Amino acid sequence: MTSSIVGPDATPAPRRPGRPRADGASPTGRGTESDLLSAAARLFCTVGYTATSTRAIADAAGVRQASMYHWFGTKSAILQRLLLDSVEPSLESARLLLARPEEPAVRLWTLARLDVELLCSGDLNIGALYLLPEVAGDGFETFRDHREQLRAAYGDLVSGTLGTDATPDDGAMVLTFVESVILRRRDEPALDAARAGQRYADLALRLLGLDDDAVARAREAGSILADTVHREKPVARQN
Amino acid sequence: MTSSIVGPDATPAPRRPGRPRADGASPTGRGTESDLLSAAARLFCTVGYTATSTRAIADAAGVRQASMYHWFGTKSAILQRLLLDSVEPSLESARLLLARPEEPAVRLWTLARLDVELLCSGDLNIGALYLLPEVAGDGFETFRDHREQLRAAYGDLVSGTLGTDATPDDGAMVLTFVESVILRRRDEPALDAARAGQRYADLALRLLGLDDDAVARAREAGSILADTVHREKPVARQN
DNA sequence: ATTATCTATAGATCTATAGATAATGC
DNA sequence: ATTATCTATAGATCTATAGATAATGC
Repeated sequence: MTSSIVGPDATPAPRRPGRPRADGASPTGRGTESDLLSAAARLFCTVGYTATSTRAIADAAGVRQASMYHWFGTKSAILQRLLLDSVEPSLESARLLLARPEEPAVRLWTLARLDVELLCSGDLNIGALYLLPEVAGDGFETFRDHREQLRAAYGDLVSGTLGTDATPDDGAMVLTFVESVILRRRDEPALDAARAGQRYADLALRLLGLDDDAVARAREAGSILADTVHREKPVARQN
Repeated sequence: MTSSIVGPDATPAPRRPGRPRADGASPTGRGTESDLLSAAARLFCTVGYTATSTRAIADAAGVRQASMYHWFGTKSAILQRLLLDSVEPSLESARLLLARPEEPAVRLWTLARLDVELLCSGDLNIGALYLLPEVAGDGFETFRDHREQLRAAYGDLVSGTLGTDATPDDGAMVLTFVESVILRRRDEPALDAARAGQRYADLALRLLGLDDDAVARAREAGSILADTVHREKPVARQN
């Protein structure tokens, strides 16, 4: 059993019961905290943060408005949690890949593919949370810091790939390109995750000026590496 | 004089005076409607639409909250106006370019360059308005329709460039890439417009698989074409 | 006893409207 | 008379807190 290593949130501790919900128990059976996170994620992604009231979140989660505050101290705390849960898997992939011995181009291809797959997976365009203007404000410093670490990882791999030809902001350029799949998915909700992952990873290297042969070689080795990374990581939770 | 052709908004008709502002006349001298649009644009781009109150807009414009309603029927009407004013120049470039005789690759390069320059010009990241979740909702159908026309123009030029190799959503892919400069500019506010325009136009063609020679040729002819288009268009207003 | 929920509400907004007022134009 | 502003406010929110209540655990 590895669950004790993963942290207190990984296994939703068996909760003691309390007063029953007025509208009946959670249909999902995953508990109220999870119901609130799911409801908030869907609403924040579609109508936005400020435009989503705590009442709307609670209604969608099947509890009364005030019950939300048993689980989260503020509305902001919910978005903070969603943002961190969302960026964490990318950051973990990046850390694993930075420590690997493969060529930088191969690892960069792999990181781009894994990130795009994550951004395209699930029924929600969860990356849309990154685009909310409120995230630039107070309370989201930790998320912004983690995303900066992700940018730095892209920068390292780009530098390794291009050597002295790399400009200081090529890393940010590639990360922005990867994240542009969020915009793409907004217009095209049925985007296929695996397909998009391959395609964007290819295009990311092409953007950096690698020729088609070099891209093909990175794709070949990267496809294997992606599977390796998948196996080394604990499975991500779904909100 | 061409101003009568351009429409009622182009020359801000000399307005009759009314009761003076409590906090003194507009320091900009461009009139209250313009002051409101500028203030709203800045706030919507930074803190978001719902998070910006009508009071905040009015305060920033130097008038009382209720005075806003003399110029705009609703808060939504302000964002509608900003969105249309922002997409119109791109759409006009697209229409001009679709009617030109140059090679599709050259015209596509030019359209991408002009759009990126527009998105990078001015002191505001005005494209951030496109990313607001509220824009997907009611009241912004006209803007979404115009943006769809822009996407179709990209689609036409991409089809012309790639011929039968083009897939149906390559146009959307290129437009998304162009618009990703909005995300880039968010992290890097000092982005140089002319530089970014050239760079993104080059990269857009590279994304489509054109080799470096073909890109260089498109850039050469496109740079001239961009100047031609600039001369054929009336100068855009600044909010 | 502990927990998770509930009801009720305070206090602070927020959007939009009604109607008064202070300028200039005619 | 016309216009652009102002003051005042209605009515609808919205977030968060206080404190009651309905379950199970011990």
